[in-house]
Amino acid sequence: MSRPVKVRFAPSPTGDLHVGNIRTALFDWAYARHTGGTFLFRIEDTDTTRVTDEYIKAAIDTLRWLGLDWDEGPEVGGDNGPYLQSQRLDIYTQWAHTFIEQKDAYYCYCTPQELEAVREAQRAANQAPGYNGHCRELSAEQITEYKAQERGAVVRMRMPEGSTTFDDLIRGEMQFDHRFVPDFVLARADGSPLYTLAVAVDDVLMKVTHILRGEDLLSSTPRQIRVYQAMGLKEQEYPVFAHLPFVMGADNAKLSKRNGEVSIAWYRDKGFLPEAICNYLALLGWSPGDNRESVTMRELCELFTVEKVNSSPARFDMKKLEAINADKIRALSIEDFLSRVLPFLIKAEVITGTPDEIELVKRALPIIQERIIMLSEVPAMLNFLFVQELTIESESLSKVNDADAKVILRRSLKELELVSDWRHTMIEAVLRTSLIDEMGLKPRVAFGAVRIATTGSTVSPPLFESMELLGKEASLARISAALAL
RNA sequence: GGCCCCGUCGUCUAGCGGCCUAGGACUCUGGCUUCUCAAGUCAGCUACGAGGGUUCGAAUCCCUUCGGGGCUACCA
Repeated sequence: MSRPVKVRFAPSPTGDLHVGNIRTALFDWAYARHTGGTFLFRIEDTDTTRVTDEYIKAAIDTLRWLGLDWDEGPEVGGDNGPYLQSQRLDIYTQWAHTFIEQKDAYYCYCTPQELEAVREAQRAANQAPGYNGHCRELSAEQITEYKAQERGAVVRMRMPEGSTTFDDLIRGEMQFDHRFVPDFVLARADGSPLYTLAVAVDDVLMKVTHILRGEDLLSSTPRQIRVYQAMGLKEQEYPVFAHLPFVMGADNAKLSKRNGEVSIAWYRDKGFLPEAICNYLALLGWSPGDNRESVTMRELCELFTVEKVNSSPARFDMKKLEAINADKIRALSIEDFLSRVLPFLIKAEVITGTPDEIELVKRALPIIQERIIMLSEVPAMLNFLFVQELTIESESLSKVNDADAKVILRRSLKELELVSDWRHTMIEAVLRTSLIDEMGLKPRVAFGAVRIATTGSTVSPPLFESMELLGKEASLARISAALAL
């Protein structure tokens, strides 16, 4: 097996790419990069009723955003294109014909109703459900009769007796008895190809060597191998399979809207960093082996091997994703942090994006960097720096307009007016001396009142730094305003 | 129902016959620190699904059982 590695990620974009898809894409990508092979991206849009252009576009965007760059595929091209199956229909049709000619496949005239009736009977008789081979050996007369009845004909693959054995990189040797792999449909009555045909043909034609995909496809593997055989491949030319375990939702089964969001777009909007998502997902079903939890994309490429992928399913844990995201945010340089956070501030209309605003945001970032889990929290946290009229949150109102608070604020105002060098160290020194040392107040109480007056909330970034950023004029004005309540 | 996959703390995992009185991370609980919130730091809770074997010795190997999941389409 010295052929160069080529791994493919081939989603069927029937919606936004979700967590499970991305975990697969990440492993595909990491394996390709680890081996120095090729990463191929293909769109499986043979189900025209469910796949839309929008979803295809979204899939491409998502992969790009995550940094999972592909060597062959949509937009980048390659020698084995096109990479949208909807543009390869002729190829599949040709192969379907070839299979018919070779007698590997045959036309099946059974109607959906008839097939359903058969399945029903099988269920009732407690038999393995599946096509009964009705049209396997039709006589010329029968065919003419069916045609006369204007029945449609699907192309069905003939499964020979025996079994299919292959070596799954994650699960070991797999064997499927053909008694439980019925003849399957390759092309619809209208001639359009089905997944079973298109995947196999494309993997062969695109020279894919390794197929890492969800374990839901495990039992369809014998069918794919059957197509390889019909295409004339030798066993050593088959791609190698590795079926990845599922990513499941918090409680029960598969990940769904109910237990944690599935759409990667949602995580992006929430302000999860792509590298955090990848880091977290990498740990779902795979482990670097040592105790490290923080993995960069580069390290992932270096360390990732399929053999180390677990065979058991993993539950998606939002809390851990959040913890990793918070870590990654803390590790960001201020410049990087700034560029990532600006879109959130502008979208939330906290700022419009003027150079002055950006400069102030940049100065404020260090004091909020370790206080957020997601970028989407930033607008609410920095809003107080940019509003003209500060509104004090209702729950905190009572704490600034009572008599004790007034005393604190009056004193603070008086002392702060004298501060000429408006830096947080000076502000703190002045306030500490007057409120804590001289008035004997508890820091919590004294600074609490000032905090509410200047930031509008009992929870804020560090007080003195916040006041420095706000500026002397605005700070004093806000204290005065609170006094007037 | 049939076929197939899977089973270590609440969660993700390390473990691949003795190094395991089972390690790490997240979560949770309590303490310290502290201008709020965080961060940091210390401590604690909690696991080999069950039952049989094999072996001097089993989380690690085998069998059974129970539990979870997938497939069973003219979806992918």
